[in-house]
Amino acid sequence: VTIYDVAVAADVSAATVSRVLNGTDTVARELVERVEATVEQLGYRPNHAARSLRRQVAAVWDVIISDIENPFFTALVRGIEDVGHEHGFSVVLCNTDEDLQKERRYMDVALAERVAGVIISPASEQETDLTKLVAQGVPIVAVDRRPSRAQVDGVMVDNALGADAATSHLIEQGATRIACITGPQRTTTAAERLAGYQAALDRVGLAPLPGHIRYADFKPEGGYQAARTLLQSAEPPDGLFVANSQMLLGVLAACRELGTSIPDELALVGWDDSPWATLVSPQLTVVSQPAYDLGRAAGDLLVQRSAGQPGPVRRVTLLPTLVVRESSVRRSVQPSGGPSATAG
Amino acid sequence: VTIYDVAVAADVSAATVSRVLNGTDTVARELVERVEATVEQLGYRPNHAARSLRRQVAAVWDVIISDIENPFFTALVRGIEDVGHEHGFSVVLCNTDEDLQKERRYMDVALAERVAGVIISPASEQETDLTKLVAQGVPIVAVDRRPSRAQVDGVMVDNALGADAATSHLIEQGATRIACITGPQRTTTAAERLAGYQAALDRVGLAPLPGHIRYADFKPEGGYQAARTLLQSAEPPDGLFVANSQMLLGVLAACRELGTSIPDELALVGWDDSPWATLVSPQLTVVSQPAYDLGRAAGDLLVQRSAGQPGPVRRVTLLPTLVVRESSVRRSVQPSGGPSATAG
DNA sequence: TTGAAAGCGCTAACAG
DNA sequence: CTGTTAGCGCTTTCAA
Repeated sequence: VTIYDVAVAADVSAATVSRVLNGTDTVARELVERVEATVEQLGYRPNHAARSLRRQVAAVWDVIISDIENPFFTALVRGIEDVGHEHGFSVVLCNTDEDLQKERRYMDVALAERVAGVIISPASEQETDLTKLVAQGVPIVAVDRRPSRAQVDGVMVDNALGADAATSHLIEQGATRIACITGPQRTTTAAERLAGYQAALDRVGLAPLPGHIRYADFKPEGGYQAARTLLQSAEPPDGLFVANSQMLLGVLAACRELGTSIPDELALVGWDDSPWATLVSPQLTVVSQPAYDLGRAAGDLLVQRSAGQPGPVRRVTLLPTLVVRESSVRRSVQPSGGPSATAG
Repeated sequence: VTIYDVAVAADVSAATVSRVLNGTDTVARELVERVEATVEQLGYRPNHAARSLRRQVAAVWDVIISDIENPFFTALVRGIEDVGHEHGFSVVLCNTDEDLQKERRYMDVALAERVAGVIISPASEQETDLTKLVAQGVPIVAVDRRPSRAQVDGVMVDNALGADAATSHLIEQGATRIACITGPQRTTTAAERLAGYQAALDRVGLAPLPGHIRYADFKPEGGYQAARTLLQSAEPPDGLFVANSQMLLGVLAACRELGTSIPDELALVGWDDSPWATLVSPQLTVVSQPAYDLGRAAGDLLVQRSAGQPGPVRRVTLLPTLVVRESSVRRSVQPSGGPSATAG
């Protein structure tokens, strides 16, 4: 059933049906009603392929993220989806696994599909190249991570602030040898969280010990390896800030294996809250990000750009929150130097 | 840059370019090379909208699931995506939140988009109506849950087997008042897991106490409420099988609140393994599902149907595994297997 | 305000 | 084996 079937049945032209459907132009009230009734009656659904071909743009947003298994990103995507659906866009999820080549391929697909917009969390600040997309006039919003090679709208969290709060909190708890496990250097989130950590140490005249800053891969295995190395070094930390929730999984596994007692032997602050953060013992202190709202904000920006709204590049920043629980709070004021019993 | 630009530059017809691009028909080796070189040089990308319009079908699969926040489904989707991408399909994720109306809307969209196939985990065995899709000849694969109103290909897990293994294990551990928290009655997974639980009890002449079977909503809050009710009843269970990982989160929260000691006071088996299952204390005994492989299997079926392969309705069944850890093992009783044993 | 007609980019039927 | 041609369903000039 095509637009012509509707036109014939309603005794108008296809052009008129199109106008009614799109709310463009003015159509006599009577015809509007007739067309709408006919559409309803015939169960007519516009053919999106034909529409996209004619309009030269598909009612689709591509969302390019690096890790679909990270609950932060799924919450983010839900925020984007909710806004997108409210405005008639389909949302296509593209998962890159932090792989620059996959990311490039998805950007090519976005180009071929003539999508109405792209929301991307770049796999790399320097290497992710948005210029082709920009050149084609595709509206783009960066989310979570900043790209450096193109000026585009963005929605970010104040990572430095969150990391600073986390680290300051560890300092207040009496930790003096505070380590940091951050993500790949090529991402802005890893860099900014590291910077916040360093700023907090600087402020009180502390400095990281050699080897106490570790760059891992934002994945559990990376966190696991980094934690093992740290804990088995000559000068193990008594405080640890882990800048990503996936890596935190690995860190906790390592602590369990090595019998490191938290928080007495190692005060711990993670990143991103999880439903199970209160189910482990000790309950986890984390920096919580407003993931869903981040997604909604990105969607809002993209809606405006898709509608052709011009104007300078905009950047929205949301604030993270430190949620203090047990993993960072010393039960006694004295830092424990002695050996510990098995982890509990 | 269109197919005609390529044709002109390569000094052939657009039809020949199309043939080379699609690998259909035979084209002289020389022309193939010339066309491919030109495509490369011009950076030509086929317009998918035009292709979809012409072919009357988009190279897209819709995946309709009920809970994107459940890691089981994200793993499942990754399996589907991997297969889909290998065969040139985009995968669009549609999240219904167990809402039949949303589900119906997504099915309408799938129809309007003329997608090449749909993979669905029906929100309801009875009410989810696939007949419109079937009537239009859209290839469909049901995954995880069975629909009753249409005969379509499907990939499922043997839920009864997994639930039976879980329950039998609880019985072996000496539990005699074993309760079950399952999902909405309208889903086949909830029904089958309940049936497996009952079969295991029957076999040894046990029966659930009144109120010891609870239907919740596959969400944390539902698990929380159900667990509170059970634990505060006159005859609290000494064993509990929770048929979904989201609900397990709520159950664990309730146990923590009420000070229920696991496994001594309550032996516990959950459903679906998680990265944090070994990080909580006690470590969780669960029935583990091959989520990623389930997705791949569904993708494989859909590839064949998309290619027009006829034949009878097929159903693939994969087996779950009981992973025995601490939450179910009475400290006074020896576990019957190793740290992990296969169900059945 | 409405209709007629052209054309978006591609593929497939049909000639040659 | 290759080219010509028509048309997928829709929107949008341009005329009336």
